[in-house]
Amino acid sequence: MPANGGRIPVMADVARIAEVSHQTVSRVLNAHPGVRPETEARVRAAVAELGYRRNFSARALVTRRSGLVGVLTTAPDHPDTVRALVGVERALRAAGRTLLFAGAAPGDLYTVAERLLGHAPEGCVAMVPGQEAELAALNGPATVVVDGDPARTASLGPAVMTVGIDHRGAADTLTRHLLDLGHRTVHHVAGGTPSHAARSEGWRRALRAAGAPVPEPEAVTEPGPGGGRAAGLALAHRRAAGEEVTAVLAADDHIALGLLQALAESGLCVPGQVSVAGFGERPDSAHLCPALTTVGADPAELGGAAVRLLLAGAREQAENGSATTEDRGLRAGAAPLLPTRLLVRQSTGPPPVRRLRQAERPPTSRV
Amino acid sequence: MPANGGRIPVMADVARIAEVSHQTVSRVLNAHPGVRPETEARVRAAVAELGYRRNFSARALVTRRSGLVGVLTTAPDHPDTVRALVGVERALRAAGRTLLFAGAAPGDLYTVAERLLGHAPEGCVAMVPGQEAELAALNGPATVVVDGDPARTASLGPAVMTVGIDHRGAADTLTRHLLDLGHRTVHHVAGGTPSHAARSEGWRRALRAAGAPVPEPEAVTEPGPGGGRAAGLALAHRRAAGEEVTAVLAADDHIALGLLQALAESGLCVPGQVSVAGFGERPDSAHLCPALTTVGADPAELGGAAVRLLLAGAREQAENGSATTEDRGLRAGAAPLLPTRLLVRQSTGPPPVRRLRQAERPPTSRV
DNA sequence: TTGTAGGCGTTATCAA
DNA sequence: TTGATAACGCCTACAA
Repeated sequence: MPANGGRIPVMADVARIAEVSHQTVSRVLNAHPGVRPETEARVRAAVAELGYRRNFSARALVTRRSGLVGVLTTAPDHPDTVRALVGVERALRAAGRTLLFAGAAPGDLYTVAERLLGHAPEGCVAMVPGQEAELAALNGPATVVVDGDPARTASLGPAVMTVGIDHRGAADTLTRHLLDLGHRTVHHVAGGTPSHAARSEGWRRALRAAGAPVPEPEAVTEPGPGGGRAAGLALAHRRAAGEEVTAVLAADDHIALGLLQALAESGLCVPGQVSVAGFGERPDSAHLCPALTTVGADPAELGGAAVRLLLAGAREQAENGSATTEDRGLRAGAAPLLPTRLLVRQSTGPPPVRRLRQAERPPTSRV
Repeated sequence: MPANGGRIPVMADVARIAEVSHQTVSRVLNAHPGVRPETEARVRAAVAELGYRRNFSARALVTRRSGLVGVLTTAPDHPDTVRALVGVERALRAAGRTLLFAGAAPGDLYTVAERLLGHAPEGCVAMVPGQEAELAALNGPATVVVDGDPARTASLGPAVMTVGIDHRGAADTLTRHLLDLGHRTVHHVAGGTPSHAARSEGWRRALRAAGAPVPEPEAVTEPGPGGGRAAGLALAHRRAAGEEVTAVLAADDHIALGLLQALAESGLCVPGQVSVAGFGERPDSAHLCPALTTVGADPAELGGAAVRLLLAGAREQAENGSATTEDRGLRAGAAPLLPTRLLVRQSTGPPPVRRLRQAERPPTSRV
């Protein structure tokens, strides 16, 4: 046991043992050129002997780079947030950065953000649905909003960027798919988040474009399967009351799960009597019975894209020299939309043969 | 815009504007007593004007407390890990600490851990199934293993502690529950993790204690529902071949999901013909059709418990004065086992009426 | 009640 | 090829 007094070893301890100056230790550890191999070997031996580890705080103080990237969210429990976080972590690991994770209640965003920013992250990834505008006031480093509304984040200045999913287009695609199967219209269970709203918009747009009637959507009162179940029971009621409910588009897969449950409880067969579709953020929707038809993109990929955007900004900054803009850490680049995938599975199919008693519309043949 | 040259403001800038020394600024920010209210007001105004934020790196350098707690995991994608992480984050937020999150491939544990430890976390939470022993060699701060094997972590020294779940007891409870329903025995789909192994052990123990036959377990080849489905198909085969399969205990809810799928595909009714039970780490097992009977504890609670253990150690350390042990940051306290809950739902029920042709065992009445 | 001096552990700069 | 010295931004101790 080396006699350095039980303290955590510092560079000077290594230097003493290797019989060099602490400066040479620094050179070795940072792979600076011009250190005699023999000297380097002595230093490395001393490092190993002491179990020495550089102190990033001290290093950050002088280099002005913390090696940290912050993730800030007001929805730390949300499954999508968590999955995006996993993607962020993976990308950061590959880039040799470390992730700082801070969750906040919507009202505490400022306080929590201040705490996060105190650690001087070089960039941030934000998942703060509906509070994107507050990011600009934070005076933090370059920030990428995951799944924010590009139109709204654009006005927040060059330090705030967005990676997003084309929810509207995805909902449009899926709704059209159901119409193409022969459904006269598609019902909808709407959710409470901004992305959900965009999906609802796509659904409405597709119906209008096809000239299909736009049924009153059911709104969930609670996120997750519970809300979906309640909405599903309501839809079953409407169906029992004579409304032609043959296809339902849920705002997300969690809602769809509750929907499936409610329909089963109501004795309705999926997809025999009612088709159900969701939004693909649930990894195991393929394993539900029936397997869920879904459209969407993996939030983890979104998270990865956010990090790449941040790091691309960093690289550019390193090339140009950072003098051009304020010294705010990484700078973000362009804002792509992640492509979505349509996964048609057993929960959707053609509508049941027409024996519906609604006479308003003659049973014209559909494509 | 204050003329401090576009730099990020530092304490000296605040001091200049407030016309005090930087020391007084520090006093205000740390709520030290003995600052005239008027002076404090001037300082706060200057802080606000400049948007000044303390630099935690510099602070950590002198106080030797980073305000960080690290989470280190070799299973960053695992749903349980992620849910525990959420619990850790919540507890840390309440404690005013910030979370550092690092994932690693099992082979990269050392490298990633070094990176994490370089940021000088005051404590760590580890989710490194099967690699707990490597933690001791890391020479890090006090570390709490989430869901580790207490017997094995005990030998890792006082710096490594465990918060766990009594998997064995939980499996025992659930197996006994199925036997009590009248099942002659309970089949089992085993998983690949250490916790899964403990569950398998509890299952076996309960069967032996009841004098029930112990059928060959099915082992999953892949984690998640996919593996469960394959195992389920295999069990359906065994049943078709004449084996009395009336109840199945899955190593976790994800496996159970695949199991339900496979049984449905095989035309077997749950719970009419086969009862299925899982381990309750899946938040929405209540919303499956049929709703899944489950036993377990919320990983998020485990994560919270880990943090409390860490912080309790810190408090104790603060009271005793930290001179007693090596200066390794927080110290961990005792190691509790989280209680589990048995949630009986529709996926389990009594076995079908005996019309099975196996004659070896006379149909004795069971409790 | 406030200010000055010194040091935390590292990297950058310049001199040898 | 190596070493001395000066920051980096902050806090503690002591002096005024």
